[in-house]
Amino acid sequence: MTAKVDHEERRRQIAEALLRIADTQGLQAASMRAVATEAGVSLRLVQYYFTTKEGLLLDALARLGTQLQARMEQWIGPARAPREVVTAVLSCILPTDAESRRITRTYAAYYTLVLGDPEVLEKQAAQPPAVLEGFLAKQLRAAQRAGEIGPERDVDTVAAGLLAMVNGLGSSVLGGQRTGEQALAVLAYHLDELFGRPAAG
Amino acid sequence: MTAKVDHEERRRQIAEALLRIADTQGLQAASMRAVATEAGVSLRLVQYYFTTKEGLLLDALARLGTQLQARMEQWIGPARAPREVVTAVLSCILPTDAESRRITRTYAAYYTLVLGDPEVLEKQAAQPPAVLEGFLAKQLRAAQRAGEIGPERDVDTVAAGLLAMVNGLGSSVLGGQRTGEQALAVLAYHLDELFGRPAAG
DNA sequence: ACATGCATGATACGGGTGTACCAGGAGAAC
DNA sequence: GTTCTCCTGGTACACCCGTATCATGCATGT
Repeated sequence: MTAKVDHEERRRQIAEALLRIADTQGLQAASMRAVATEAGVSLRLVQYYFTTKEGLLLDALARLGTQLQARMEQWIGPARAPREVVTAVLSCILPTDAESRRITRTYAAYYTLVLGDPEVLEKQAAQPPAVLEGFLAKQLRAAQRAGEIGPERDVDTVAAGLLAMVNGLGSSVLGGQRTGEQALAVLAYHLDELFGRPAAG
Repeated sequence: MTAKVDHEERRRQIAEALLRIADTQGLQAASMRAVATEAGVSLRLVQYYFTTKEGLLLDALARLGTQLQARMEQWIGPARAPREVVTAVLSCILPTDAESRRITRTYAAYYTLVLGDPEVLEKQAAQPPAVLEGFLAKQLRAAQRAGEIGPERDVDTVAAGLLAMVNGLGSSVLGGQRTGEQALAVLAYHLDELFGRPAAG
């Protein structure tokens, strides 16, 4: 009937312009007009497809989450052994390459925004860490059953600690105190400590 | 000669108003006018004591750093044993009580700001983590010499990992995914893992 | 007593913000 | 061919921002 243009495609185009600005200049620079210019459309169009700015912000955040999830699945790839999966998941969060730097920076830009608004974005943003932590714990438990991890370890606490550490490492990389490779090395060290150091050296 | 009023005291009063707003509503809400109102002075006075907004931002950030350092020294207190010192330093960063929540939230508010400006604030803000990490590593090395930590551990990497983990745990507490007590428990678990579990318990 | 200079108040200016409004073009339905 | 709905452009409004300007106390040095 209608649909002279592809709505979803337009929304994607605009939302990704927002994410691009949030990445390079921070969210506070992502005004409606700036997004419109970046996307190559008129201000009116941004208003049309996302009535309000909050709507645009939320939609873009959801897309960012999807991108991160896609990246994680790609990094896991055909890895089956729990240690490989855990390593892949944690490594792909660290800002080591261009895409992960982009994703991490953009998430960081959203972070302070969420702290300001108490609960508006909370449902949308607070879930991923929790499910990710559960996923990690599940993998660690499997490794523990397989004897790769000592039975005395509390895998839930370990999972929480690892995820928090990777999060903190990412912040330090973004802050310029460390390179991505150094952060990766810190992570690898602690994984070795947990799973046992690989024989080959 | 001059000094009808105490300049430093006025500056402190205004800067702390800024920090209060940054804590409760985020830095983006800390306009010159809002700070003036919060401090109970006129907009002109804020301009007078801090010519530019950037000056105010930097001064307040420096004061925040001083506050954190004072808190750390207080938490360390008479503790002498390296394990006690390390535990105190790391615990007092976590947002567990009102003051640490305030400090952590405010630092988080500054964080995204620093990401936007590439190097303006970098000298002012990027130092504390590095020196803190060095201090932790020194304490860990002492513990290692005393036999409390296995000689195979790389204390520099461990220090980096611990600090990053505490940082990440703090973020998760601020994000509402965890309580301060839970974060503290995760930290305590990993310290036990490192130093060996205490006999009593 | 008077002039000097610090401290403060009120207000103006230019610009950027999110949102609202009005108008017009284009294709489908009848 | 007319009408109607979807889509798009231009622009205006009200507000808030950081900063600058003008004017005025008011205490002190001499």
